Amino acid sequence: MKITIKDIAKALEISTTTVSKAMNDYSDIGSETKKKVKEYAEKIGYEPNIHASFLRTKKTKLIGIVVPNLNTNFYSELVASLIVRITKNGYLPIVLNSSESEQVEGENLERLMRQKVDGIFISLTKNTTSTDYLTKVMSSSSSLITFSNTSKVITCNKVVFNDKAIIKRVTEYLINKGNSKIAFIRKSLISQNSINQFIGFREAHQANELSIDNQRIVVSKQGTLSEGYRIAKELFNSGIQIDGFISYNDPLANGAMMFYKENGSNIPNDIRFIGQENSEIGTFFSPELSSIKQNLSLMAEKIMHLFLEEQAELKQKKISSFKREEIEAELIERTSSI
Amino acid sequence: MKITIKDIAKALEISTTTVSKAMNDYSDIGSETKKKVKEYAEKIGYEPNIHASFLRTKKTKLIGIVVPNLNTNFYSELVASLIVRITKNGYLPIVLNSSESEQVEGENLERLMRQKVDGIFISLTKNTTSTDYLTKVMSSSSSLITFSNTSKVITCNKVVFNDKAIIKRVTEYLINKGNSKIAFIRKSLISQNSINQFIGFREAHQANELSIDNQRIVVSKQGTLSEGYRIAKELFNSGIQIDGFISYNDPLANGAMMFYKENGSNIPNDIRFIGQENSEIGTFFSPELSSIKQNLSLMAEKIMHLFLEEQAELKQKKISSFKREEIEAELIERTSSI
DNA sequence: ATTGTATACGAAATCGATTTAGTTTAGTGA
DNA sequence: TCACTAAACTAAATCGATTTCGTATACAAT
Repeated sequence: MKITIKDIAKALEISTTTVSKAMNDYSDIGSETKKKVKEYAEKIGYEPNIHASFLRTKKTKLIGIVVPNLNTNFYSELVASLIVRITKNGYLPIVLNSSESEQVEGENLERLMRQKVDGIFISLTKNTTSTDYLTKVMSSSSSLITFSNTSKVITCNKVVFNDKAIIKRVTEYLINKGNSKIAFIRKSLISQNSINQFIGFREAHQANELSIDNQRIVVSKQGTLSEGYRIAKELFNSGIQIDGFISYNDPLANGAMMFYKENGSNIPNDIRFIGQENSEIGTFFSPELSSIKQNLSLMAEKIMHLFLEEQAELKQKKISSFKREEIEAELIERTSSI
Repeated sequence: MKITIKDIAKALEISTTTVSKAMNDYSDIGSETKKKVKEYAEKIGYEPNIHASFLRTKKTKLIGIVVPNLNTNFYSELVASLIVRITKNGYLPIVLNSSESEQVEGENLERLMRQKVDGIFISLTKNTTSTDYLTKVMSSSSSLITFSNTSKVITCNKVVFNDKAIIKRVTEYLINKGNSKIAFIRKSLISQNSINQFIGFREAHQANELSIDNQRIVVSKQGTLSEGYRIAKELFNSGIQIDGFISYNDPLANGAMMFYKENGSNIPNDIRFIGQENSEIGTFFSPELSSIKQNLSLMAEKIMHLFLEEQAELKQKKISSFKREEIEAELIERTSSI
């Protein structure tokens, strides 16, 4: 049924050693032999058994992806983008979802290490505080790349968006338009991602000698349209005035915008809104929502590149240093903030 | 560094055979020995090497998931649901995305067979016509389960929604409200999923002695808000009147509804709208969108159950017959169709 | 003729488990 | 006492590759 190097060896009357070496382009095999072996292998449809190879090479050609919440546009698109790159390079992705639970995240990492994947690409949950599992991965045979939401504490490969810089820029953009009472809806108080964004928000205020009113800083777990609406309503009912609104995704901004519209606010003159993730829904409400657009495809590209680089260095037994790549996000300006 | 059965054997002064058998609960190992082995294995953190086991058992504990488009709420949620079940049962999911391309789908199946996954769960793209790859999987060692969008031609395990019945029911629901000019937006002309829905649509008309105007049947690839809007606009500009609207997802219905609202239609009195997938966005427009809700979690449950059942039967060398599970979808009635 | 050196290949060990086919020991029944 | 059986264990083969170490051949240099 299944074809092994033995079959090729027998047919070509050479040893299995030669077959294996020929397939792997060893220098001590004649070029004619290599050609013969490869052609015959192709002809009978030989595929090396990855699990058998693993025993000697310790390579599984498997990559684990761990995301905090697969069921979001942001992560499902990012994962889809990663999958393309992973398969194109001859690897296969094991995709795991942490459902924003630090515990599940830990279990996922354990599973991937047990499977001896060659690499683990992980974006942390917004609740993750401990880096125990990550350091465990670091001392395992899988190479680790953290992306999107990573940890300040751990030293490892990182690919992130320029969260601080883009939020600082966007905040100053609003300030320059005369807005000084800007609401900021963040994902969590713990995640590095969110912390960096908030630092950008703060720095923009400091640079313009404005103070931040903590009542306008809201943490939202759900990040849905209805939660955006609810948050706006609560701000309004508490008498907390705002003239700007920045949130960590689009539905929140759209939900909030909807409330203020219903309440007779003139958008963007009374309040300017800026979301993130640049999703289709944002463009469909009126006015259209300005949004920070992250280049997910580029992030996937960088992650894969970093991984392949490290694999190549490992092969040459070079000690590879850890890198931190920052990807520029940009503001897509629409009528909600003009 | 890594711990093998040899380490346990040496420490406990028994053979590796005994260790292996003890770990796998063979009947010819004394219960005391089993206890000793398992306790010691636990203590030193022994994990069997899956790749080594594979050589003899031919089991990888890997399951491939192939979906037509991961970057949709429907599939990302379904996949997330599958991942939970797969990991809970000691398997690991390799997730691949076909991006609605039949060719990529074929490549994905090849990859999974090469990896010798224990099972493949696949939902076909809307363009898939050939079943060559599927039959190849059938004769491979991976057990195949098709779900959501499957093929009529191939005989294998299937888990689907009651597409025909629910669309028939929903169409009759509109007909009973007096609507006779119902637009129907389908995903494709080829996919079984869409064909079944259309049959339901047709049967509802036949049962009520109504004819279908093909001008009101539209195929939409994108399935986005803007496409729904565009479709409605085209229908309107072509002078094709409608008093009902059923689409294969919610954004299409919402987009269309938005156009008709702008054009002064009274919803639901003039036109009734029904979407599918019951997404949050639907509830947020006014009037709120009625939608067909599929129980994705239940589908994931059934798929996994079917797989485990087949694995158990394979172990006992029973010949397993193919099953077809149908999951009830339900209409969530909201103000867009009252 | 002898030594040296590429070049091309292969025997056997190895990776870490499982499984087959025994072997040993103790206990049972005639 | 002897044959027989059941229980508990193990040596060795095996899965399908890779890798180490060694050998044979041809040819050049001394």
